[in-house]
This record gives sequence, C-alpha cells and structure tokens, in this order.
Amino acid sequence: MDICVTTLLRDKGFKVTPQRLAIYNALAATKSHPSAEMIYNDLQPYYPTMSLATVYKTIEILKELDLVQVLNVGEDSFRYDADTTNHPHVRCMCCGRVEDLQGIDSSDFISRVSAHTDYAIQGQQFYFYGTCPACQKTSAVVS
Amino acid sequence: MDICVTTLLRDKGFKVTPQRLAIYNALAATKSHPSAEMIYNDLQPYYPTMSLATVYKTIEILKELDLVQVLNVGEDSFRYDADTTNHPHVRCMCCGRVEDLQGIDSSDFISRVSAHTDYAIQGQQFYFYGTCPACQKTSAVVS
DNA sequence: GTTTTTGCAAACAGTTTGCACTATC
DNA sequence: GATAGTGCAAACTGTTTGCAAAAAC
Repeated sequence: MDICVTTLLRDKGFKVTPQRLAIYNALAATKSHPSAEMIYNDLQPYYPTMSLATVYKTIEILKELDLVQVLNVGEDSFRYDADTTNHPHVRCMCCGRVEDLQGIDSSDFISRVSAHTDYAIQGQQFYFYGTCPACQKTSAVVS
Repeated sequence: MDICVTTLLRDKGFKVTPQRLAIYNALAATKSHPSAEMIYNDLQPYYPTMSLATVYKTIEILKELDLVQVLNVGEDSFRYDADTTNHPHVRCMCCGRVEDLQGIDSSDFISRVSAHTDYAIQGQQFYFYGTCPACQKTSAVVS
C-alpha cells in the first residue's frame, strides 16, 4: 500500500515525504472520514512539528492522484475518505459520526436520473441523515 | 404567499420586516439556488442599506420555519432553496449553476437504504455533478 | 546542488456575533 | 413604550498562500 502511494507520487513528479505517507496512511487506516484537523490531531503525537497547512497541501495532492475523495456532509468542515469508490454516506445528526453505506447498488437510480436530465452526469454524492444505533439507545433511555 | 410568511413569522413571535419579506420573496422567485451573497446582491438595488448579516440572520429564521432548505453542493458557500420538498440537485461543474431534478421518484431507493442500515434515517440529500446543456455546446465547439 | 516541501504566520472567504440605533407591534 | 431587528464592524472558523529554512532526489 505504501509502495503504491510512493510510486504514484514519484510518477507525477511529487517528492515522497514521511508527512505525505503518514497522512495517506492515517486516512487509509480509518473508517471515520476525518476532517483535516482530525488527521492533524491524530498524527500530532508522532509528527509533533507537522503543521495543519501540510495536511491541507497533502490532501490536495492525494485528490489529484485520486487517492481520496472529499465529503461535504453539511458541516463546517470537509471530510476525507481514502475509499474512492462511489458509495453513499450517513451522518448521525446526534453525534456527528459519518459512516459508509456499503453494499447498496445505486446504479439503477443513477441511470434513471441520467436518462431524465439534459445534463451529462459525471458523478454524484448521496448523503443520508439520521440517528446512529448508539445514539438511538441513548435517547431511548432519556425519553 | 406573502401573507403566509407574515403569518408564520408572527405565529412564532418574529417581527415582520420588509427585509425578511424581501429575502423570502427573492428566494421563492428564483430557481437559481442563490448563496447569501447572491441574495444580498440581488436585493441591493431595492434595499441599498441592507447588510449581509441581515441576510444570514433571516435565512436562519426561514430555516426554523421550514421555508428554506440548505444545499451544500461542494462549493465554498452554502446555497438556499425555497422549495423544501426533498428533490435531487445537479451542479454544472463547468459554470457552477445548480438546478433541481424534478420528477424523479427516489422513494424506493431511500427505502432500500433505510432497510439496509441500522441508522434511523430522517432525511437525505442527493447531489449530481455534470455538464449542463449550455456548457456541453460550448465545449463541443471548442474541441 | 537543484528543486520541492515543510512549517510558520499572515491572508483570505464565508459566516457569526455584539451592540447602538431603529423599526415593529 | 416595550421588544425585537437592523446594520455596522469586529470576531471567528476553516482553508489557502508566501516565504525562509529544511529535506528529497
């Protein structure tokens, strides 16, 4: 996996730095769809001198290499996903957690939309909003 | 329509001001899904002393009254829609225009997702990205 | 040794807030 | 006349940029 990123960076003329590898690995190792700041905080113990600007600059490159996708779940900040397959996401409106919705085939819905519009559709993002299992339990106890 | 907004505002204890009516009317009269700044610019000729802060504060209230919905199409700024029915949107990646995708029934897709996840789904947003008819023509000429 | 990257700080854009003045009720 | 809203400017947050020192090649 590391080798792959290294090669991809080199091929496009980018230099390979520990920061870049760490940021990509942090993203690839989590399912939590972190924001730039979350990545920064996660890496802080291991790269105490790394700056937030480096996280942003690296994400920019990773986008270019198609190694991450950007999520815009309606919060203040963007979130990033190293899984670049196009899958729907859910956000818990209670705790803010963002999760993947795997195993849902949306191809028929997409082709239905494509057929219905004059736009040449190139991509899409599906965001669902609700309450996660953990928060459902909590509110059940309270009410 | 005005009467309706007036009543809704009063019922919730908000005062009825020309600015609030103008902002709602501007939103209700367009299909262009304007940002706060666009609304501000549109109204500038008629309300030259109105400030951007008033636009934001008013939108906040209109959200509370369920008179507008917020779109997060992946740009720098939010966009607003006075059509609060839940319909998909397309953004042209060439000119930035945002349009409604009317007449698409997504209820089966939504119920398929609801059945598939542990989340209690309360809402969703579907964003499509592509090239609008006008931009398709332009790029065809160029290439 | 050249060229790119880092990390800092300053800049920036969109949005929010505090507060005196004004308008609504 | 009491209460809430406006408009200004300043604050704030997430993100971007410029640049000298440092690292990659």
